[in-house]
Amino acid sequence: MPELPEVETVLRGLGPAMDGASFAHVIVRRPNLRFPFPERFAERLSGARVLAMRRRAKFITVALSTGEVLVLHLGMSGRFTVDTHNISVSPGTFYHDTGAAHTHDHVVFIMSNGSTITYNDPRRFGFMTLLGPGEQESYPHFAGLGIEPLGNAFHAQALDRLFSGKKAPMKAVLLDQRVIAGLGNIYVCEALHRAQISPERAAGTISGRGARKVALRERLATAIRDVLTEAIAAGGSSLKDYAQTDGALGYFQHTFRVYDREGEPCPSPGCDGVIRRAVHSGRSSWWCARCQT
DNA sequence: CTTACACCCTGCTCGC
DNA sequence: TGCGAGCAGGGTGTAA
Repeated sequence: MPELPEVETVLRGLGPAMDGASFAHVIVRRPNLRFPFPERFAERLSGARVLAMRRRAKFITVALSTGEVLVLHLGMSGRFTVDTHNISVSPGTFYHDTGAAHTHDHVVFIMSNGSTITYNDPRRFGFMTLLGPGEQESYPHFAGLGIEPLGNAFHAQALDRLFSGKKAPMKAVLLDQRVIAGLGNIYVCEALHRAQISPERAAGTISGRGARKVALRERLATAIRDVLTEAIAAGGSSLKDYAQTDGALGYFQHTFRVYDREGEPCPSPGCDGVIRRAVHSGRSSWWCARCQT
């Protein structure tokens, strides 16, 4: 799930249930996810009203009436399930009465509007925390974040500066959250294929002057923006499904051109290459060595 | 400054 | 049918 488009989709899915509502009851079923929950996590949330919800890279931030900010990260396997069908059920009893708890349901938010929001995370690489006023700037997870790939400042010229002098391969640089914040393994593979750039190519080689380099940067910037935008659009269309009890996502994988497609023919028009797989920076890459150079 | 790798944790798939 | 190996969309910390 959780690369930028999935986080954006989750944010939009949570909005109707959370935004403007208060936390009526918070159930925390274990002391930690990836990191320990902050002190008195449930108590500090209880009664707080949600003023605004935003995405930053792969984080969701929830501004609260208490002045604190709830920070959510889904890690590898985190997911939220929203149930809005229980408005008449009194908070606090619903969850236990249904007996619907799944094995890795670690946190449950019961909102004042009757929505029940359940966080499930088998691998527990996700985390939640609360930041006080002014703590966002110094929060270590936010401090080093790179440029937002869907922001106005993201364009070919920005890539010129970001890649300048970098000897590391494109794959590693694009995955580095300190350079561009929000890309993950899937969309890096997909964007590189669309831009016909090899994941093994040194990032610095598309920086600098020259019509060819400028064209490559523009292709890559466009590819990144397009693949994220299309994925969000596809996720948005599945929001109705997402909001239902079994929040199975899985909308965009049918449109992957290379991800997890080892051995299949390259989908680029006119290319007769075959998708291959190799491990780069500890993560699998899929690409066409014929048209991606 | 790199880059590589182990690690966090559980579940699923695949080959034997 | 069972069982171990390998792999998974995240990020961090360490060592070289």
